[in-house]
Amino acid sequence: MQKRNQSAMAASKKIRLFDKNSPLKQSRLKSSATRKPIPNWVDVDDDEEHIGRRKRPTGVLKGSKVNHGVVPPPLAHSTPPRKKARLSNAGPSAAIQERHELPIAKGKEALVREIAANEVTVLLGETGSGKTTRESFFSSALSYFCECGINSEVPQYLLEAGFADAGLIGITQPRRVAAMTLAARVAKEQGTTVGQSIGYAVRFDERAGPETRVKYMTDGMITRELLGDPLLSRYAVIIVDEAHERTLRTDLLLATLKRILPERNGDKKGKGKECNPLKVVIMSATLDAEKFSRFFDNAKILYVKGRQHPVKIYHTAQGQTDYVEAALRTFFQIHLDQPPGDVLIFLPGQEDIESLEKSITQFARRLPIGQPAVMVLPMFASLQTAQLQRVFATAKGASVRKCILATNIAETSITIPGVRYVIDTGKSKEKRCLAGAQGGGFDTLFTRDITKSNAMQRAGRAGREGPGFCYRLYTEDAFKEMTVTPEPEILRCSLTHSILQLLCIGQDIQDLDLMDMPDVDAISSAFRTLFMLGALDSTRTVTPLGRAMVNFPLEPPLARAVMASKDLACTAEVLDIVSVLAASGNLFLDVTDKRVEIAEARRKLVHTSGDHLTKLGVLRAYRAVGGGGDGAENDDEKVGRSACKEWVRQHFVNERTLREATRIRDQLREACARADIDWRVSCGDREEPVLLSFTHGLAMNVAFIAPDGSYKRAIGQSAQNVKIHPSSSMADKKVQAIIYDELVYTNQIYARGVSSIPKHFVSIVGTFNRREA
DNA sequence: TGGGGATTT
Repeated sequence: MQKRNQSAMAASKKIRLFDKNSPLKQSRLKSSATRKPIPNWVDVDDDEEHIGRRKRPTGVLKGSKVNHGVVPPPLAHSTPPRKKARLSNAGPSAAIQERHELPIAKGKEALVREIAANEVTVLLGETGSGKTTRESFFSSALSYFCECGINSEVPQYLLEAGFADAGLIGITQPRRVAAMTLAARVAKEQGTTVGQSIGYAVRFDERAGPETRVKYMTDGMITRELLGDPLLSRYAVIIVDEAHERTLRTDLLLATLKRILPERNGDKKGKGKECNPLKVVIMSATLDAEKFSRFFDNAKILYVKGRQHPVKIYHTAQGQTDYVEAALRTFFQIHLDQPPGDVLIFLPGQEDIESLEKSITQFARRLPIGQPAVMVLPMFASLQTAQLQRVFATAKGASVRKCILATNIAETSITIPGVRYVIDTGKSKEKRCLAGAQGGGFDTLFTRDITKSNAMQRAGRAGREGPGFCYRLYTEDAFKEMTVTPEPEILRCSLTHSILQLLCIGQDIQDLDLMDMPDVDAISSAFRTLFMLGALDSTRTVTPLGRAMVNFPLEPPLARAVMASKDLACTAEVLDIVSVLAASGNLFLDVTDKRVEIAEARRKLVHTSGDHLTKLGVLRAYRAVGGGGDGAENDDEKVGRSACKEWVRQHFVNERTLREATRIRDQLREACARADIDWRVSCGDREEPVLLSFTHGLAMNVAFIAPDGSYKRAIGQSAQNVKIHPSSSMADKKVQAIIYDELVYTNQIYARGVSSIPKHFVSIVGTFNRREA
């Protein structure tokens, strides 16, 4: 990491923008000589080359058992670009008028007919542009799904065709924002408000009533519904959107749908069919559509023509050793040579973003007079909300070019207006759970090459408002060698929660027909963890404790800590800590520039026993200044809010995490009430009960100090060395024993979220958990 | 001395 930083710094010193010998200058010279828009790039927008041999998916593909149907394509670009009025106050009639102009509208009848005729239908989005290359295929399709309304139109066609008479039309999404936004859009187009005939259900927010016919929901919500309704009998149609993303929950949903279809519709011999029939529609944006089709017994694939502004893609002629330096050079080439339009640069992580931010700002100061100014905007998930919002603000004056430096948060979750140029470093970070068969694996977080699908998605971000350009900092050969799609999440993440959930509905994961089956080690590691937590007995049967745990929207270790807090009379404290741990973001902000100030501010917040009680202290201090109140907001609300803002600013704490933690805590309190656990019970200032509760939950995450001062894991690979992560309040501290939230391998194996525990806790917990199991 | 991104009755 440090090496990469140094080389970037060295590189930025080397470049002299207007020096004759600078790489930039050289490439500018080449530029005018070859009359290519940007030098050092290979033009792969090879219309002539690809157009002839591009397979048009009409009729049945040779050598494939898959049925292919075609929705009649609309005339490409036959309709004017959609106005943004959709999100403004235009009335329902205006919205309906626009719907008829959508390309997909022309295929409506065929679409409805095919879905009616088939149990399972796969919808594959595709570009409508005649100039399509194979590469632009993906981005077009993905973009089309988001922008051109397939996921708002199809449910409406089915509603209008009477599919909802027999039950709900459910549409699942991987992200909550998408579920809410789409529901709002469809409600408006139907001339109603969300919560009537059109509704949604996401965590913390459900707007669906008895009249709801079309329900947008996160895939996690429908997974939860399965626990109470194993046949999903309320639904007549389930549309699985963004199936290509292959999230853990989407994969589990697909396997479940495959299992319940015969029960809902009868098998081929006419048996079964105990309730109303079920239709399944899979929406995917990659060529993997064929894989979905094969999975569902060669289901029919419908290709839906889309529309996307063309994105011209360039690759570098040579591979780049330093992608930060390459991004720097490319940005200024665009800035100096190309017409207005904002630039979006994809980088793997915060470190690279901050380093590039510095270099660009430094060089931008030395631009000649008359050049548009540069506004550099970093963007990654742990940024404060205010800083994230700067990205959406329109730049003051026309002579400013925004340069957004983003992680893959900008790939799917957030769309930035005004982007015309994309620079793609071809790298991203990926977390992967490495399971040890004996239990206690660890996560790795490393920078790796992206996949073709990611590359297309990134490129597509340049063509959302008009024709765009994408500069890839890798060669065309490197692109061709990339994997097609990211590895399904189910092969990369911990399975403890899913396995417990499945067992609670009487399903063994190994009997489930999954599109991709996880490794045996990953499965046995999860079983072992569940056994150590007391959620399963030695015959792999769910214990009463396990059944109680699954009712909490928490990973099993945290649910176990909550259960332990009941007996140890410290539920108030444990619930507060667990809610912070379950929140997605980091509690502490870290700005590299302000390291000294941050260390100073943090010293006051640290608890001597470690990170768990430190988090409790932060949450309670925040609440003391008026944050995350118990819903009893009063006249002082405004005063309280500004006091909160000031407090989090002074202490470098992420308020977004604290707000999310508060919502989670409220939800956990409800779950406690149902489980007959009194969440008000507090242990006051005593820390032992809290730490012992967490030792129950983190029984597989224990390490002891060795004579040489290093920590060694209590289980798993014998004598495996563990270092305390530098961000922990326990870093460099020597205590007898520690528990930790997770192990992450970067340069070495780090324990994160660490607390000191008395050594004898381990034996108490070991015998206790096993007795429960 | 180091933190890709989602998500849960």
